[in-house]
Amino acid sequence: MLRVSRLTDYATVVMTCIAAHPAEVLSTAQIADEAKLELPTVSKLLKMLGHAGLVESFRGVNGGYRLARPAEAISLADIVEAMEGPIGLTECSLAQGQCERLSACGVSGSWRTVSGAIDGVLRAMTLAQMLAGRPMAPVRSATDTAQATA
Amino acid sequence: MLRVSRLTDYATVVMTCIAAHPAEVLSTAQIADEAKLELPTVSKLLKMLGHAGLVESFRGVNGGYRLARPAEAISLADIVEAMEGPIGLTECSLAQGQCERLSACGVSGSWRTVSGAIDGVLRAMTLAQMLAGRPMAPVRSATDTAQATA
DNA sequence: TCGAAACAGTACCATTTTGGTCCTGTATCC
DNA sequence: GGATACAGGACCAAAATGGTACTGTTTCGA
Repeated sequence: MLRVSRLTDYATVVMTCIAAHPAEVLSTAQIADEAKLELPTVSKLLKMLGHAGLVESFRGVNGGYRLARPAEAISLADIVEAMEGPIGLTECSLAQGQCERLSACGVSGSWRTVSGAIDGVLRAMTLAQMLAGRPMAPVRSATDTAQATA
Repeated sequence: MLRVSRLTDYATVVMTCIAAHPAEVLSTAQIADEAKLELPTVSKLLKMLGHAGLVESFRGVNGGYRLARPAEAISLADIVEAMEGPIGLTECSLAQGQCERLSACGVSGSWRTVSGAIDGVLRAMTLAQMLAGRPMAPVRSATDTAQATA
């Protein structure tokens, strides 16, 4: 179905919740409550998002999480990559050369092109836009990408 | 990693092989040999592609498969959909309304927008282009999509 | 008319990935 | 020094995936 994992989906919800309170440090419990997700799950998500440098963590009493940079500077691609690793539709989109079928198939180039285009789409959607809930206010020229079918 | 299943990847290879012989009816064995894939796997792929109406099948001796329509009229989106069902990045991109968290999250709209854009990218890549192995010769205006990151 | 070739359909199994939970450690604040 | 809250693992159950096998059914050709 060409979909992202459920955790990635959850991660966007969690990031949106955090972005909605730019000034505060929110505890995992608060975020879980607001996002209507299980606490251990949210904890796991936040750890991964922290490793990717998208959120800052504070330990101890009154600790919690906060966006590491403004919502305008975080893209959907950042979140997807944090959760699923580098974006590439096929195995050989990333590590080319180690597919013994390469000579026979010849489709790897096309897949790489498509992967690049999709990366562009994901990169054009910012967390700020997702927070606003608006479809996709043009931010970069690359955004007119959407028309094709949408 | 946001990738398509391996079978989908294989399907593109198989389709490319068939497209390379537009006039002939190729047996599963021939295709498997040319694509360097296992025969039962190719058989499974072809059945799915047949159900989706992308290839025509002929039974009996000298039977086999052939493209159901010209390579220019088959897009990567067609192949992906044949293998993985409707394109949508998240569960609620397709069936909205049945997510009890919808009120809380508010990101579904953004995901739907992005899914649409990706669908456009996939639809802009035709089998003919994949066969040619060229990155993405402009065919429709929507094609300049690729730049963003590629 | 019969047998071989080749697709159709289905069922099955092993492996991997995914999603989710729990436990222990460590830092911070009061 | 104790309570709060994140860090970092390990761990497990369930589902999806990929691959295989078996049994029809159709068609051609001798």
